[in-house]
Amino acid sequence: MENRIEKIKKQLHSQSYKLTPQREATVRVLLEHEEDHLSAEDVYLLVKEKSPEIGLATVYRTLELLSELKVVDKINFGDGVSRYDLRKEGAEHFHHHLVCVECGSVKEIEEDLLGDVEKLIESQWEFKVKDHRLTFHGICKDCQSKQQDDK
Amino acid sequence: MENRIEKIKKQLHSQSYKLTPQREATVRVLLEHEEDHLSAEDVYLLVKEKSPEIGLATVYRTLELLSELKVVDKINFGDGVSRYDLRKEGAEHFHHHLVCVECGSVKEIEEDLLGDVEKLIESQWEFKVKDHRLTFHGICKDCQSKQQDDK
DNA sequence: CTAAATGCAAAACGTTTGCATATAG
DNA sequence: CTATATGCAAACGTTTTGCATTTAG
Repeated sequence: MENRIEKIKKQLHSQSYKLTPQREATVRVLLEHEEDHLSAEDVYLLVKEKSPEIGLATVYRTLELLSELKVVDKINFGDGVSRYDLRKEGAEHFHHHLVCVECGSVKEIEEDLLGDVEKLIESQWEFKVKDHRLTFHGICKDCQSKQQDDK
Repeated sequence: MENRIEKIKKQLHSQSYKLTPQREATVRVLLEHEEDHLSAEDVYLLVKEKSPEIGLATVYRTLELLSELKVVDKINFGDGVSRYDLRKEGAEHFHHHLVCVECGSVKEIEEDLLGDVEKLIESQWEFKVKDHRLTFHGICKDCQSKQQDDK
């Protein structure tokens, strides 16, 4: 934890950005909710619990900055809100998501399943892949068994 | 073309929706721009050329309806706008996209590249896949050669 | 004839911006 | 000390909504 903050601090300084208390507090919230997919508002409310002075605009600015630094990924699941997802340490690519259309739960998949597909894209379409977004929509394990019960 | 409109008409009627002139005009615009990724505003302006009385709200309502019927897919490439993409006839899954981070161009890929990956998801994560979204971010053929030239 | 759909304007929503003030480095 | 960052409120662009009116079936 302190480790990763230290690292982010260096990334910031290397581009003459400052690690302000607000930014640190924001990063801490993201680290504490690594599994979640928080909206800017969510982050704002959580940061506010410990640092009540922070403004929503600062949270937006911080999230955008972290996005540039590839510390977080900005995603959109189709509701009108952007969500921010911390990248795993050293992860080259964005991870995948399983979105349940019944209950709305979102599960993360770390494995990179697209190695072969990317090779195909690069050779067949001559497109140099930098990153990807992959989301499956379907029915999660829990909701599948719930549907069984209904019958 | 008339074919597909007829089909959509039946889909609408089967759920006691009406095929109004505005809806038909909207569908026609989508059919004429199958390769594009139009925003609601884009669609509105195009429909307006032929049916000037239409209102923006109607276009939004129509696009949402078509989305429910799985006639179009709503996508979001990260700019703050939703875009609407007609499904190919009989396509079970949403097609894929190659977004160029240099020039912003978007290319569609019809092939379903995810067959194996979906099988893996279903067996290993016990998640029943209904649909997917796959977008690659990278550098398109044209921008690659442009970068060569710069050197 | 009536439930469903429309157009319009107003409202709501998430997000961004301008600016005077504060502060990390 | 100064460039960078902040909080606030106002502005922004997209999308949704309420409502009186029209219309497809």
